Parts: sequence; C-alpha cells; structure tokens
Amino acid sequence: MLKEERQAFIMKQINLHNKVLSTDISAMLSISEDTVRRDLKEMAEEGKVLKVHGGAIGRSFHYPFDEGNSVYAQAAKKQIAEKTLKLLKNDMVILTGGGTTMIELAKAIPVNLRATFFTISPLVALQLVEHPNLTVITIGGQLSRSSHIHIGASVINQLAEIKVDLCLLGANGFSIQDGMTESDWEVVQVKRAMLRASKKMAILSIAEKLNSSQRMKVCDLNQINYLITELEPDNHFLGAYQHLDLELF
Amino acid sequence: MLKEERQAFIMKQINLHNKVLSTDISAMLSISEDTVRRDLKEMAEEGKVLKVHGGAIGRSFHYPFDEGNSVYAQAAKKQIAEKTLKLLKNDMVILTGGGTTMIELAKAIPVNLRATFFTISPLVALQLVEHPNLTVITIGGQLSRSSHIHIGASVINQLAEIKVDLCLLGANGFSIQDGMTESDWEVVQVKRAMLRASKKMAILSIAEKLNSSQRMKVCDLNQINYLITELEPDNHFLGAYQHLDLELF
DNA sequence: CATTTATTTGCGTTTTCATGCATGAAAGTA
DNA sequence: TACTTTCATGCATGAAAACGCAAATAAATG
Repeated sequence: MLKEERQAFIMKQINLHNKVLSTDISAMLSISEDTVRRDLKEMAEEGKVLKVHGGAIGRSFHYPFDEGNSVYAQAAKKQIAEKTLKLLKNDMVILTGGGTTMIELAKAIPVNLRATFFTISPLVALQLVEHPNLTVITIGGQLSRSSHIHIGASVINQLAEIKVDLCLLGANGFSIQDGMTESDWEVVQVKRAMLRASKKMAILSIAEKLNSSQRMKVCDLNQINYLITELEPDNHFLGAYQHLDLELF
Repeated sequence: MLKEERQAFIMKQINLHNKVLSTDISAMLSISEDTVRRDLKEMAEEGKVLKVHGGAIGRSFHYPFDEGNSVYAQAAKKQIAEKTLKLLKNDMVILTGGGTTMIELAKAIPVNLRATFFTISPLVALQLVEHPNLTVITIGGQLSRSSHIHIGASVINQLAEIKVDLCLLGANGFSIQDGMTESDWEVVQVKRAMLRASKKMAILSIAEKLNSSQRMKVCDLNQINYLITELEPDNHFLGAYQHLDLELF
C-alpha cells in the first residue's frame, strides 16, 4: 500500500469522524502504529491535521467569522493584549468577557501557558481552545445578538458559583467621574456578577474609550485592580488615573 | 513494445485504479522496473501522473480534504440542511449538537423562522444568532478541543433541566447493528443527555457515515425519529433503514 | 547498403526511502 | 504516587530510486 493511499485514508477518516486513533488506523490497515504515527507526524507538519496524544484531530474547524479581520484599532488592541500577558501566570483561573480586544488577547497567549479560562464569549472560547494547555469553560446562556456574549439569569447563576483569580474585561464606558459604565442593562448585570466572582479585576481598553460614559454604571473605579491601555503608564493622557488605587499597564 | 504503448497501458491502469505500482507494471509487461520508472518519470514531467515512492497515482488524486480548509462533502451537507428545514416550525424549541453539518443548517435557516435554539456548540450558536427571529441559548461547559462542543457534568446538568421539541444531532458512527455510536466518552454522555431532553430526535448524516461504527454506543436506532441524509429516501443505499421505525428524509 | 548517431533498454552499484522493532522518555490515568 | 499507554529515537532490513554504463535498437545520413 502506497504511503499516499494511507494518508488519504487517514484524511478521510478524520473528515468523517473528526479524529482518529493511531491504534484504530493501525488495526484497520494492518500496519504498525509507528507507521501511522509517522504518517500523522508528516501530515501534521503539512498542516493537514492536528496531532494529539493517541492520534490526530481535524483542522477543518475554522470559523468563517474573523477571517476578514478589519478590527477597529487592531494595532492598539494587540499592544494591550501583549501587556496583559504579564498578568497571566501558570495555573491561574481566569474569567474573561468578550469583545475584539479579548479576542486579540486570546490569540496572543503563549502556547506554554497552563491555565483555566472561564468566558462568556463563544468567540473567545473558540480562540482560547486552540491553545493546547488551556482548559476552556464557556459560561453559557442566551447569546446576545449585539455583543455576542452570553447574558441572562443563567449566566448570573453560574457566575455565582465560581471564584476566579483574575477577571479580564473590556470596557464600554470608563471615566473618573462615573467609573465603569455600560449601555446595556443585561450586560451590566453580567459584568457585576463577573466582578463578584473574581478576586482581581483588570480592564482592557483602548485609550480612546477612557473618559467616556454610558448610561448605566457597572462599578466604581476602586473595584478595578488593573487598567491596561495601549499607552505607557506615565502618558499624560492617563494623568487622572495615575493616582488612583489601580495599577496602570 | 513501443514506449507509447507502454505509457498508454500505464495510463489505463491509473485511470482504472487511480494508482500503479512499478513492480506490477514491470511484471505485467515483462519489462524492467527501470523502464517503468523512466516512463513514470516522463509522464510525471508531462503532468499526467503523480509519481510517488513505489509507483504513481493519478493526477485526479487529491487528498479527500479539499483544498485548504473548506468543508468535506459540503454540497451534501447543504442538501441535508435544506431537507432538515422541513422539520422546523415556528415557535419550536430546538436543541442542536455541533459539527459542520449543523453549521450548514444554521446558515440555511430562513430569516422568518421564529424559534428558540439551545445548542452545545459555540460555532452553531454564533451562526444562529445572525438570524433576527431566533432566540439562541448556549449550553455552556468545558469546550472540547477535538469536537468544539461543550462537554462535561455541567452540560449534563443543564440538559436535565430542559425539554425541547426536537433535537438535531450529527452522527459520528451510525449503523443498523450498533445504532448511533461515538468515539469519545464525554460526547456520548452529552448526546445521551440531549436525547433525554428531547421529545423527538433527528440525525443529520452524510450517507458515507452510515454503516460505520465507533467504540461507544449512544443509543439504539429506535430512539431516532428522523434520519436525514443527502440521498433520496428511496435510495437503495438506505434500504436497510427503510423498514425501521424512523422517518427518512 | 553501410555507417554513424541518437535513443532506448537492462543491469549492477550505490543511495535513499519505508517500515517494523526495541528501548527509554513522556504523558496520561488510576 | 504507581501504573499504563503513547511517543520519540536509533537501528536493522528490505524495497525502491538514482546513476552510470554498456548493449541493443531505432533513426538518420552519405
């Protein structure tokens, strides 16, 4: 049997069942597991499959979404993501919200980080799960059409049952006078619940959003531990925040 | 024997079997393997065949994973999606699994359908929420790296609390003998819970997956109400399923 | 026709490739 | 932690490919 035939067979199995076990292929084709492993290794190097312990899984899962990635202020968001990495340590349990900044963060996480992520955003969850050493848990609930995060009572209930080391949130409105604010009542509720579920709170926001306010208040600034923007902490634009009880990044 | 004859013979063999072995041709035509190799090399340079170690394979031989990251058997899956629409009525409460077939279904849903969807797949959820008249509720939990669906105890618990009109599932293994089967224990548990949570059960599967079995059993065929494939219900390939207590689409 | 020239073919040798097995390391599991 | 499964690695073996060379065949030329 030709090597190409074998690999085609494996590919077909993966297309059909999403994953294959080396032992199964070995048995089905009556070849040694070594050969299967070598095939999988080769195919993995060509990017055709994703090798995992015991076999391989398909790589065809790729969301048709952010492909046309024209994210607003993406450069700044990438910078924020990079800075945020400093807060993440091995074995942490982390809770995240949604938004494009969080997506950038999820992409930027180093492969060797070993941590548990709770998230209310399916997109962030899908991005995070690409990392081999992360445990990703989605807090489910009604999916908001506008913000693409889970909202509603069930989310609140689930959040009441966890306590995480660090919560990472994007901000909608953020100002000295009004603290963190939001325009959507449901989102306010969810964010408050996330706040309660976390020991520390970090806000990721492009500087542009600072000093803007929305209608509804999520919390005061003193409940925020870290504020991460694309600016240097000593930037004059951040002057008003430099003397508060929060750490600037 | 002329070179053209030989090469024509080889082409014929390749068209017939999609591949040839140098040793076989050598034996069949009583010529040395070197000659065969030289022929294959020549033909490969002309782009007629694809030379590989041990012989050659036809030019038409692509890997079953169609170029890039497009979906395997997408046409068939779109057909399945179209047929499935007949089962969906206004104000239904529907529970769905994951997989590329389900994604196609989510895309195919008409904008005027007014229904509530529960799903364990973040990808399906994101696709569904694009429709203005759907309420989308994600059943959250640990996100499986291999199948991109939520698994684990929390999913089971949440499923225990709902009762939906119709459950739509893709199948991993499906056969008369073994019923619906899966390769992942966690997924089995989730699918069983989905079964319990639903009044009716529909399986969406490309015909290619029928008559294949995986290690672990999800349920018997008599628990399935609808089986939807890309084939016509009276297709002879579905013969074995036509007399069962399930409706074919 | 004879001779030269070019092409094709087969054979032996050397390299490269494919595969299975054995071993110890690594990862997962109880 | 101890136990099992899976991985990676090197090695041995056999198969196939590449290469050069010479014989055989075909084509071309005078």
